[in-house]
Amino acid sequence: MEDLRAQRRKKIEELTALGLNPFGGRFRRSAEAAACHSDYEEGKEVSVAGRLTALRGHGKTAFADLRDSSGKIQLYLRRDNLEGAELEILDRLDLGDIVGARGELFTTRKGEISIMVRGLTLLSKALRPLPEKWHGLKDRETRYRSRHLDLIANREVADLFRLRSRIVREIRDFLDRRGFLEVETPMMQPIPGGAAARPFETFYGALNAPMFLRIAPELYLKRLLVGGVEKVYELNRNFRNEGLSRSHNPEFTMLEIYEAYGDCRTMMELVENLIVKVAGTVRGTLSLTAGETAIDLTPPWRRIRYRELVADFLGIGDWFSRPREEMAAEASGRGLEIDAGMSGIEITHEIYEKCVEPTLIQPTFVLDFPAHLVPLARLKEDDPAAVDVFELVVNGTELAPGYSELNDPLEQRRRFEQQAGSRPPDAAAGKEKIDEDFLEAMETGMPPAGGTGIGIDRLVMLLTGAASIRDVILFPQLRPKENK
RNA sequence: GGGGGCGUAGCUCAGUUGGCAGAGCAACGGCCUUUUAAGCCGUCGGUCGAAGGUUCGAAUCCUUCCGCCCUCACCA
Repeated sequence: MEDLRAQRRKKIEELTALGLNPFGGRFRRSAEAAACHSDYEEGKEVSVAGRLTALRGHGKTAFADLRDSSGKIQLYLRRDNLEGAELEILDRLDLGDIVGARGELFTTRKGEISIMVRGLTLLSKALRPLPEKWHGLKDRETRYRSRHLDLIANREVADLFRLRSRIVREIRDFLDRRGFLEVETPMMQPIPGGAAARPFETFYGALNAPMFLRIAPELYLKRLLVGGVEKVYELNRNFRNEGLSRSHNPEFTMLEIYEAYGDCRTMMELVENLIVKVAGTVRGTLSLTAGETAIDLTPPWRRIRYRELVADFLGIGDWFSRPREEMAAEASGRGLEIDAGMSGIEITHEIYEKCVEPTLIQPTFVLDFPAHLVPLARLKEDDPAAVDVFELVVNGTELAPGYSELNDPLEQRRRFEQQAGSRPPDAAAGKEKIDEDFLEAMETGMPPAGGTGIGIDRLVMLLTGAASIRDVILFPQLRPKENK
């Protein structure tokens, strides 16, 4: 490795000694690689720039593959077409170097569109070698830690992140067209709220105050509802101080949407329309695959109440009126661990999460959750034991929850107090505090509203078929390495 | 944090029962004026993740540690 770098450093010194700059500046391109193919004209003069990814020498000539963001174009380098400085460069070219080339288009004997190079500039000399050209870069750790190499070596990675960008753009377009306002609210919060996750803690020196990276933008967005911003969304990062997994990264991208005078059902329609629109636009189809599984996003999606879903799954019609002991026995029989302190509802929910949810492959809205499970949502008027929320499940995992938001400040305060009382003792200062600023805003009057949140990384996984969240995040979190 | 798997050259990978660390690509030198993973001849390149132990002898067996992957737990 050090030898390879030393060799290339020597080439840099030699070029510099010849008065050539191995790290060139601005280069005027007249065409991208893809256009050389699509707008081919025999003899047309073009200038291209990009990275050398292959070099095939043939004595006094050489073929090189030059890659830019649009694709690949072959260069044909003949010594008798070049002179002086260019020959010095040619003699010291390495794979991975970034060069500019000028010449005319032609087609080789074997039928490949190429550039007969008459001008060659070195734009950036690579000191380190590229991953192997045929097998590419497979080692997952290197791919995640050195994403630049992954992007160079594995074409489909660049394609996936382009697709991610399009998905995000289509989401914004969809919401903007419907009159939603995109906003940015604090990432650094004195009291982390809006979710029940462990936050990252930090400290703001100038204010001499502890701060937290946000776990959700929810409370700030609701303050905007109070302020008269009736249709609002934020599409940005959340941070949660939790474990890593195939579907969890500590910083992840969340879309939260609120619509005044709407409710849970308004949001359900919005989410369905949004995902259908985005999938149709960026994938051109509503038929997706996740591994071996086929997923059909054609609307309308199934809607089923939580109680029905669980009872049907278990084949026990009056499940919810069975005694706790019987529920516990059923759960144990399914291999679940049941604590003595768990209520019937909690036991049921364990069954729901572990046994029922994984079977929901096609998009399904689960409605009317038991009130105990979702303390911050609004109760159903006709059924105070249930709460007016939905959860969208696709491919066995939660993709988006939705709520009829609570807008009663007194009830909100009671629930905060209840929640604060149940916090574990290790909660840092600030975490257990009640967000008085938020309550004050609510007391000014918050319109009834529907709210929803979509995990963008998981949506991208769904739409791209990626198996791990690390494959849809450019720089996923890994344990820092001591030295390299 | 628990369980399982993996870690060998810059990259992709072999390595038998514990017996001289290998191949292809990349790199370096040579030949070659239309190649396509160009070809041919030659050369260089290793803390076998780290440390310790067993052994005449360890990439290989044992222990501990580090990193990654899978999985469970945690997780609005």
